[in-house]
Amino acid sequence: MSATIRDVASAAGVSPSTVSRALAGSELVLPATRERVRRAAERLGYHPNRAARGLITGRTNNLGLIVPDLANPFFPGVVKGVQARAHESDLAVFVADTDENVSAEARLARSLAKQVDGLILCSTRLSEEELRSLTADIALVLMNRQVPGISSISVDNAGGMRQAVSHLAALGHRRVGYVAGPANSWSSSQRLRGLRSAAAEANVELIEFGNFAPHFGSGVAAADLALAAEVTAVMAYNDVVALGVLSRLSARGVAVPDQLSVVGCDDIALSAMCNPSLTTIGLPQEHAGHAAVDLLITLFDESRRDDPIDSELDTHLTVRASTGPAPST
Amino acid sequence: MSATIRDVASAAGVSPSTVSRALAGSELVLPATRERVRRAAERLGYHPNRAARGLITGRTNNLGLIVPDLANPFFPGVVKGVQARAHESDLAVFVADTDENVSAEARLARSLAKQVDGLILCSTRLSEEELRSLTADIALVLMNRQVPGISSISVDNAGGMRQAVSHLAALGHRRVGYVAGPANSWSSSQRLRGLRSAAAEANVELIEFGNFAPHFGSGVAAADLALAAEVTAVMAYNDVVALGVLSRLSARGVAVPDQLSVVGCDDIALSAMCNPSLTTIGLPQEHAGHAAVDLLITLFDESRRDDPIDSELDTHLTVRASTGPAPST
DNA sequence: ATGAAAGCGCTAACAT
DNA sequence: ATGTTAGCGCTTTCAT
Repeated sequence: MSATIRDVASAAGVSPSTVSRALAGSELVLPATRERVRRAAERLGYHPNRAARGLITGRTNNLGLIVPDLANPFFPGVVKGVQARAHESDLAVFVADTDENVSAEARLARSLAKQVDGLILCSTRLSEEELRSLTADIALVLMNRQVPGISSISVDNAGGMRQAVSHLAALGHRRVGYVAGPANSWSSSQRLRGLRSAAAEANVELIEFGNFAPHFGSGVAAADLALAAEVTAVMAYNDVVALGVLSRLSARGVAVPDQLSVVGCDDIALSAMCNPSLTTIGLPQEHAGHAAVDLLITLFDESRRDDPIDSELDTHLTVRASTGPAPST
Repeated sequence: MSATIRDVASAAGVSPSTVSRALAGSELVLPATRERVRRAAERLGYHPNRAARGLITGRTNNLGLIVPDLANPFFPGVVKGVQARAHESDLAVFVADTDENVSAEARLARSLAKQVDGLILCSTRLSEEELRSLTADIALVLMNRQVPGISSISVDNAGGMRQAVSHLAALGHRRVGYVAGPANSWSSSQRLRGLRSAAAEANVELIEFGNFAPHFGSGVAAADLALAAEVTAVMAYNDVVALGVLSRLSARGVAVPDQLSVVGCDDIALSAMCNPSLTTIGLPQEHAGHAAVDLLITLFDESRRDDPIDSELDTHLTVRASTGPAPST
């Protein structure tokens, strides 16, 4: 149906190899010939069959992106970033959502690995073993996770936590609750570590709740715990959870931030849109996506895979309406 | 690097074609042989190269999904649905986000068309002409858009509008504002039509604002218009816009729903999470995704493409905290 | 500077 | 029931 390289060749009166060279911009072809070929290709609406090319070059020009849950607005942000950058490099992107299911993730990763040049795994929960076995087969970039020997893009979780704690401390909060994320999540444990040390330094008492799944309902449940624990501020593993906290507090008639301050993490677009708007630790979602693609592209050069790069992006606290001075008791 | 069919063939002591047949589950191969082949394949970790297979079968087992903006939570819902169903049928999904940009959409559609068996275009703004030229090349399913001759999945926009208007009328609202979506959007015009006829029937006066881009900021701006127009309820083109309305009303100290009721459309997860929660017309996002994949799969059978199917899904009003009785004047 | 030939990994006739 | 052959569309030696 679609025109093949041979059609173009005969239309231009040259051989298929010349067409291939001309279209690849090879110097070895006469400018006049190249132009003739280009025009023939144009006229026939010819576009090389990527699968056929991949068969011989060993490159698909596709990349895979696996995320835990597109329903958490953090991930669409990443997807947008990955995509935008990938398309610039003429790479198409397979996207897969694991529904937070580890075995689904393993299956998807294995199956995608066969049809892409590289894979970006977002907040993966796969075991280090599995990850290492994947790297043997394919270029791999981890996002929000670090594993020795595998390249990654992560964010400065600890720094973000530190900023949030300083903010709360400055507002006079001395007793702060934390709604922890999933126990087996790398970012969750990173955040917890950063938080503990920041709290200790700032002389803030930290009350931990959880672990919780990274869902709205978790925040709803955690809000009651926070209230019972008589903290003056609550930090949550992520914005979706923080939104749950906010919702429950409102339902229970607790004024935010007058009675209780709330801090989220991720800075999803929604944080600015809800009421009260949410103070949150901003992670550069799209930028992280860009960075992941850039990193992946360097890994296409197999020789560079031996020396993994772990790159860490900055986080910034964005203060909004959900935090205020600690209530005087 | 990866094992090929020949490796399996020699390991199992048969020819490549037998391996191909055995793995395809052909009846023409001795059960014993099949088992031997299966085990050899297993042992070598063999998985057929899909690109090579596609080259000969003419099927890629990939499908493409193009959405306007993943930052609008409606679309991730669709993506999840599409993906889930596609994976069941062993199809991988390319996802592309056009950033609401028509020329980007055309480019992406053309470029994806070459590496997939079918394309799902979500809320596309492409011209009918372009769409028809695409259908010539590839199986196409439209979502939230109907074009004669092309299969589509859409929702009962008019029915949803009718439910919302009845709801408001029952609450005593007689003067209702509508924040219209983009002028060139099919669903926007559908919703407007449905709304007008429902309002007329229910004897509700309709004040139209817009057109507006489907963004949060549009709602912010429209809220002021609604206030100036002295309506008692505002309906918005979609939830993201409605959230903007809510936000601005809160900033201006207008109580929802006591002074003004607000209704959105889409039922994105956020609608239930914000404060006050949003009454909205629910569209079945994931279900629509499933339906689109199912429809696309029937179109893989080329003979069925002559007789396009337009399937319409139901919508349901979900009443939440943002609507209440009309204030007595 | 260009063409001819080989081959990527696979499946589908066509043998046997 | 299995093997042999050819060829999908392309790139890449190797010739010339």
